[in-house]
Amino acid sequence: MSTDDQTPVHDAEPDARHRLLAAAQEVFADFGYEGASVRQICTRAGVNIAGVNYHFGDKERLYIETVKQAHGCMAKQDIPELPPGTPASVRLELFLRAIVPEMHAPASPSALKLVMRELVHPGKAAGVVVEEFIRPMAFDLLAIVREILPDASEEKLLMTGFSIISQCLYYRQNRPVSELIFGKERLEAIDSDMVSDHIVEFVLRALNLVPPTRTEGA
Amino acid sequence: MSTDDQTPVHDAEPDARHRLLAAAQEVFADFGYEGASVRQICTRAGVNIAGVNYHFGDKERLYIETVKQAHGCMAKQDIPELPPGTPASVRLELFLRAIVPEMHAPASPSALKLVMRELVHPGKAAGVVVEEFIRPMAFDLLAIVREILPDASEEKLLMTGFSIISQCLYYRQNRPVSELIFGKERLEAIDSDMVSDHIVEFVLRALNLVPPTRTEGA
DNA sequence: AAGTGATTGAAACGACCGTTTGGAACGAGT
DNA sequence: ACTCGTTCCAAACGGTCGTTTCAATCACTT
Repeated sequence: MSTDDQTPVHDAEPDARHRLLAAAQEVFADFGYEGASVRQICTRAGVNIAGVNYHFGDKERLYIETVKQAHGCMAKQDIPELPPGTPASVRLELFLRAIVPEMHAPASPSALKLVMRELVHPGKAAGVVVEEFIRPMAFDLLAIVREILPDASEEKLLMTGFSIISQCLYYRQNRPVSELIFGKERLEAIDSDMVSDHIVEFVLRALNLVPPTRTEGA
Repeated sequence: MSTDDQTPVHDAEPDARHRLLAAAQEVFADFGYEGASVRQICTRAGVNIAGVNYHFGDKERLYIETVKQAHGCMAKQDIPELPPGTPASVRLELFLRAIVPEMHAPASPSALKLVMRELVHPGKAAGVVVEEFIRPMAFDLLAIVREILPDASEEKLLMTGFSIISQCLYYRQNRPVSELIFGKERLEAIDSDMVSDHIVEFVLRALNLVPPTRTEGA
């Protein structure tokens, strides 16, 4: 831990600890905590079984560290700074255009898959992820909505936020069943930009905000 | 994690097979296929371990039968028949007012939980559920949307359907994380009717259909 | 009462699970 | 040379898993 600086790393053979985390991220994302076995993770990482005990203690702490690393590497992309007078509708659009592509075509699919799994069925690692990653984003969105609907009740604000964020989450959480219903090729015809444009338009219209003169027919 | 509460199903005393299905529905819904053990299911059902082999063959076929029964008992509630000339906006509102309460306060929570689990991470039983239950509902919704947006492209129709159904699914799929973010009591202040009203208004406005309720400009 | 097929019971099976052990290999400091 | 701390490995540990066995029991016909 003390001399972790600037030592040239061999790209082909990273630290066994990092290989374990990378393998665990994929296996936990694909099979869940119960469905994944430490032998499977160690085999994929090319590490002996005892390595998980040595580096992490046990399976549960390996899982927690894996989720933390996944959510940490995902929180990198953020919404750019905005001048203080920016209207709420613009901030909402930028919020959506930052979130939707990350949901539709994430930089690290297994990381997002793992974090989503943990959030839908919260376990020991959910608290940290919510505290550091989800809750700030949720209150950012609520602040924007509150500015758009200044007279709305607390419940109305929450439901409006849910209506907005749910459309973004859908493409991550329900892609498998969507492919089962409509087929893979019809889903792949929908790319990230189309989804962003659609959700921005859908949400801004629902909030009685004029979309940025992009409507073709009317 | 000691979750070995061995409370038998205190209904009357139905068939051992039905007790197994009922217990399996709860256990599979709570812990997933991998996390559930046949011993846990048999203990809760008050049935000997060998019963699952005798009545179903193995764990996997018990799981499939459980999912089938869960989705079958859920498909009961349906959208009422409508006269052929009913406008699409009315059919959309009725669709939403049928779906949303079942998501928000389902008749059998464990059945819905189990089916949702299987749909988010499709396994051997997902195909049947999609074929018999989800796909017809999806095409019903798409038909309504196509009538509202007759000139929209195939992709636009799909995305619009996703925007609508995602708001309904949110309250089932993301309730745990919502409670982690905002607290249980703030979520419980939102009842099923409020959610239905909100989603109907949000969706109809997004589709440029005037909602039947007045806006809060009072 | 005897027989018969369906159902249940207690116990055990082999396989895999997460975890642990004791020591081998390696490098750095004295 | 030696020690010492770190990292890795092969093997095995106890436990739980899903599954199976086989005898006991029940319901019902003859």
